[in-house]
Amino acid sequence: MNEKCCTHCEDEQVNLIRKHMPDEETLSDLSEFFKIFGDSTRIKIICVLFEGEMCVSGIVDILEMSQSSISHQLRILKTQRIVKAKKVGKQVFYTLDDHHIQKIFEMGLDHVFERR
Amino acid sequence: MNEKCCTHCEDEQVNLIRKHMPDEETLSDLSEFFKIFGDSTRIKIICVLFEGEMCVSGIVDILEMSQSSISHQLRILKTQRIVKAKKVGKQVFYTLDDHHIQKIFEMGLDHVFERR
DNA sequence: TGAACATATGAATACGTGTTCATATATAAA
DNA sequence: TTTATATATGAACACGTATTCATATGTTCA
Repeated sequence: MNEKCCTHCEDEQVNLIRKHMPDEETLSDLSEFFKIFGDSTRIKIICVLFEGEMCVSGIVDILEMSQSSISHQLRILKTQRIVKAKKVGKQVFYTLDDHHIQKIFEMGLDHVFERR
Repeated sequence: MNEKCCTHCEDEQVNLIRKHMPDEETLSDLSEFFKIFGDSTRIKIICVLFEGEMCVSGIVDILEMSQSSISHQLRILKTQRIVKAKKVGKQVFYTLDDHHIQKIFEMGLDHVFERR
């Protein structure tokens, strides 16, 4: 490690801040969680599901994207437990499975609009 | 477009949901915003800055990462107006520049802890 | 049973991005 | 002015990931 470069960088301060931080694994999980919202296809799917449950072909129609692409992204969202799947006959209906999402989404929108 | 596949996928419903959704550009901005939190180095830097302003070498010391890597990520955070830079002599002090971040961060943590 | 339909999935590809390395810039100290 | 220090930055590289294409799976209906 370097020598102290300033009052903020003294070893005591460094150790204190390290102590205040969530552990490595938590921060890694956190970035994995946010990574989900870092793709516009997934954002759009989530946005559709804010309106209620929807089958795969419905999402495909609304977003005008390939069925395969939507399906791959739904798998990711399901794995991360952001959405839930319910099979009805040939169809699979998806719904949101996380109550934080709406609020996180809204705050993101606030940020985006403020910066215009 | 496909024929209707279910009550949820009728054209009227499709159009209604499309109308409710933010426009393409907004959703793209939104995913760009969340992408920032989708990297654990940036998450860590933000976490350090929750404690207050900090110079680059301070962040380097705390996170035990290369100066170049931190500097590159700080540039991204600055471009996205997540952090602000203040030059004092040879040093550059960074602070958070967005009041949404803390709450978004907390909600992300809630999610992470609930899923354990 | 066979045809049509809805969804899922593996492989290939193309693209984006984080880190490293080398080096530039800028400021302070000698 | 030279030297040391703090930070920034371009290029190269390695790695991850979103989409497409082809195809598999599973379900309904004739």
